[in-house]
Amino acid sequence: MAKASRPAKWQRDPEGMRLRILAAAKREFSAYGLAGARVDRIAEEAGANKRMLYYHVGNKEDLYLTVLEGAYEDIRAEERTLDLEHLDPPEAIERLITFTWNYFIRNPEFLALLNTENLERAAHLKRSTKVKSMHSPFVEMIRTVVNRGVERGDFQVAMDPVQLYISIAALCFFYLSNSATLSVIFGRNLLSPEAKDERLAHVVGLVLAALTGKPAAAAGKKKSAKARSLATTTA
Amino acid sequence: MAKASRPAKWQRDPEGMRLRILAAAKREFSAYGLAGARVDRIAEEAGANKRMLYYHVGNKEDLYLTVLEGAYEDIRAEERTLDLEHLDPPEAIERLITFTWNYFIRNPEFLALLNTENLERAAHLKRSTKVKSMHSPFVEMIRTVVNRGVERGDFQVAMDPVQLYISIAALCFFYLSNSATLSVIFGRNLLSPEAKDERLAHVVGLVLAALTGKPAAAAGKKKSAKARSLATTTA
DNA sequence: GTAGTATTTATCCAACGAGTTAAATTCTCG
DNA sequence: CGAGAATTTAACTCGTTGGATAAATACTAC
Repeated sequence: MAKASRPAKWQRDPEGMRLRILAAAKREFSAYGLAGARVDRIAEEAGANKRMLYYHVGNKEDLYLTVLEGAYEDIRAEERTLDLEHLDPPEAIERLITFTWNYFIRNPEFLALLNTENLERAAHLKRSTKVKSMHSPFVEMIRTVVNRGVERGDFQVAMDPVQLYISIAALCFFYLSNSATLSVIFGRNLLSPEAKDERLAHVVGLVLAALTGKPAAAAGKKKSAKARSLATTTA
Repeated sequence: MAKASRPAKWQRDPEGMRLRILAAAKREFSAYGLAGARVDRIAEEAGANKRMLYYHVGNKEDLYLTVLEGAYEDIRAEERTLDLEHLDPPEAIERLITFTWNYFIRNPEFLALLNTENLERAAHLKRSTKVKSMHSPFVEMIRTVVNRGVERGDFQVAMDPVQLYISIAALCFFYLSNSATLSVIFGRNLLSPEAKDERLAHVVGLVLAALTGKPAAAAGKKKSAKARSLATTTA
């Protein structure tokens, strides 16, 4: 691939180089974990020399932490574009779930990175001042949405926003992150488009039913192609 | 601490040796993942020579798969001791959730192993005929419980048992498996006894509210010491 | 252009880590 | 007891891997 033009042996591009290194590192770390990742492979994937990693980013651990911080930055950035305050509480929750679901689908590396970091007992994250200062806007969003929902009579109870946030993430994350083993256990492909649609509908139904007390679509009625076509638009 | 008696240099114990090796391997793989695990460390932890691993189990991958299969065997065995059919549907669901939650708390290695295997895209699990034949009894249990709940009017809708099973696992698994990173993000210890009690109450409340349509304890009222004291008893 | 700096390449290496070899020790059974 | 099998030990192999060194090449300012 590389740049086709110019007879010159190569061209300088510090910024591009750095970005390609981080992109390659992200792929590598999410595919193999921290211990399984290979510095040489990252260099090759980035179309760079191994020395460049150390020059532009640092050693393997620096590389890893930078990737991890970037992943959190990315999701936080997208989260901020979602303003749920304007919507009816039930719709806001549905939108939140759909966003979370689709974000995880669009960013499987994020799931893998989180799993890897949890295997490390968040040792690196704890040292990152950067990540600790990036608060998710969702907790406060959820708090106001839930409170409004209770006031308006949409919701039965004022669920703790942190618990709700974790639960929504859990219902999406676990299914997608563990789809490989679950697919073996249940003997069916949980990542087929139909299976994914069914899962999203189930999650939305489950959470909304718990909040509103009304059956909603908890049984898992097919939302068919609608949710899928929205996948790219959300965010 | 090894055997204190006998001046003899050592003593033979093939069965014990194999078990110690597998126990050490389980700790090692769940602590470091497949790539991060060190064969030498497993040997040392098992109070054995490295050669013994190859003699009694096989190479690193064999070791890993054996551990993984054992982990599935263990949980399936405990699952079978739980008969939910005799209970009222809502109680059966609560019991199922409490069991799942406590099993994950008592077996953090299981969570780590599953994460590791999913990072491997279930490559090893797919090759295991043993695991594929170990069906969880829960899916059928849930199906009958849910159906009975609907007939009796306890539940609003006949939720798909597989989705419900996955959701219950998700709500417990994600919280515990990701507690390290989540604790950093939220700036509080999610593994404190109070936090754990609160979480279990939330999960029970959420699922039962969705099924029954009644508020239950969805808001997360403290079950205090009761659930905790039951932790060892369950299963 | 040229001196100085930033960026990139080409090698090297010491440590590590999975797996092997061969010998030693203990057990079993006639 | 003694031969043969099972189990355990110690030492070694050999490819891999993170990281380092030093030289080369491109860019910038003058």
